Amino acid sequence: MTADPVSAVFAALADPTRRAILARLASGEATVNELAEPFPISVQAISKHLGVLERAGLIVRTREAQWRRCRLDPTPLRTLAEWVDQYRRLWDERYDTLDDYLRDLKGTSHDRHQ
Amino acid sequence: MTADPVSAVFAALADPTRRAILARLASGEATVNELAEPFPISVQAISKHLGVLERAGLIVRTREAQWRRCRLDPTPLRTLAEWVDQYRRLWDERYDTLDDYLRDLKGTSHDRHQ
DNA sequence: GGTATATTCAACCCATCGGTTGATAATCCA
DNA sequence: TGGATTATCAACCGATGGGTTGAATATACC
Repeated sequence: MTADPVSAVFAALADPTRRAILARLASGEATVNELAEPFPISVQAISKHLGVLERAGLIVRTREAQWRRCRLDPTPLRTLAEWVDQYRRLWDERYDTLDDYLRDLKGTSHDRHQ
Repeated sequence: MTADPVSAVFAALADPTRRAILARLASGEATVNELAEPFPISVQAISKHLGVLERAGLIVRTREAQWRRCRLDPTPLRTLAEWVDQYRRLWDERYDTLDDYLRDLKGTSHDRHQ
């Protein structure tokens, strides 16, 4: 129960199995068994991973007969991209000063800061 | 000892204290005591956090008399931004198809801000 | 040399995490 | 109805994580 959402998203992404699940879901929905198939661990373990991803808001699960279909929700990834972008000026040589960076952010059409 | 570097970076960023330390370091170098000052936890705990950040490659520490000066290294954040960008097409309504996305990526290289 | 300061090391505590196995619930199908 | 399939729940286990306190190390200053 990591309180804040940002921490929950980072923690969810800190596991390679969960990142692989997300990568799989990026190309379309899937059931729990389909997601578990490539991995050498139990379906229950995958089910737990899906719980973590769901609590982080990275996936949504819809029930459909005896299947639970999983779909990727990219919203937290968008938030993450914005978080990382705070530091872009530090590695992007195009920005010599913080002012330049902020001015550019403001002018950009991407409206990362609704 | 999370083996792969990506997991180490995500895990390092999953803690709010460590993210606050990074935010502080974004505005300039600092010593361990300076970094510890705003937090209600012991200096030893901060020292541990710095170890995690250092192993993730997010900071570098240089010794200087009895002080260890910490500096932020944005390289892993750059890697992270690229990782998240894999999923950009999923939330960015500008891209209707994967083809559009790939064509755009190819055309602009990494400079989305030109 | 002796003391104060800055930082890390070491041992410990408790909660959480990733995994297991076994049981349970829900749904389809013959 | 009853069996097969899909998925979760529950209890457990060993490892890791974030915190503590206390001791050790390294350096500057008097």
